[in-house]
Amino acid sequence: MEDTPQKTVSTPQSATALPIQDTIDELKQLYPVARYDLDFTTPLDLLVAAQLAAQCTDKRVNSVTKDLFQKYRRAEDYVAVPMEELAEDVRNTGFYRKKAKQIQAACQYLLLVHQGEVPQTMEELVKVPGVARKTANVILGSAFGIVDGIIIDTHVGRLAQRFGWTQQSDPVKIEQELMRQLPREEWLSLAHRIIYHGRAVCMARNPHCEQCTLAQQCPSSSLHVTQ
DNA sequence: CTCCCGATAT
DNA sequence: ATATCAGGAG
Repeated sequence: MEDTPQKTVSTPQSATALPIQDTIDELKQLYPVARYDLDFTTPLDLLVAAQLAAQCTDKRVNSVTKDLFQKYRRAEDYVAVPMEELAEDVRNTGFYRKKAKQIQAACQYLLLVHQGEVPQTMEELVKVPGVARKTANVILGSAFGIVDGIIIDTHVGRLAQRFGWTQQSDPVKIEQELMRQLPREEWLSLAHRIIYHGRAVCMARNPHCEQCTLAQQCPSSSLHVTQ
């Protein structure tokens, strides 16, 4: 009886999950254009941008890569400079030493195994240092037009849980569950739209349920607080 | 699980 | 002040 009303929406309050097809339709109306917001021209650009995007907004990544991609055009260029120099060039994306090392390790690997090219399969991509399934899905989908999985980043994971689509927290398990529930032609665009919604409305700390058009159906919405 | 790490929102 | 940000490795 001394139940303090749940402020957090990290856990669904009702048992009914938000129907996936309804959500897809609603998100299509909300965000007609679904695309990735990282700037790039080559697959290598996107690989580097995606690695820089760890714990960093796309906006800041783009501000860094604007100059970066003019200075470094091929895998050879990234390994030709001292790590400290590359670290300085990516500094304000955070984690800059680790990212510099990771980018050089990735380029070293690409030169050794793939003649400096970015491979076009999930199997090969996840062998590249610093590339796991999330980054691989981004590269495959946006650079090569290949859809082999679903991008599970912090937004997709969080919203999938709030929508009641999954109880899992491991991104690989969330991806498997969503792949089972969604037609393949929706995989790429839905992830992009969920990311838009996660950034603009259903934010990690302060979800704006009152301005969310999915709130009525959403099991985690703070609007239908069950006394 | 921890670490990497600066910029920004709250 | 501090939580969070289009993660991944050890």
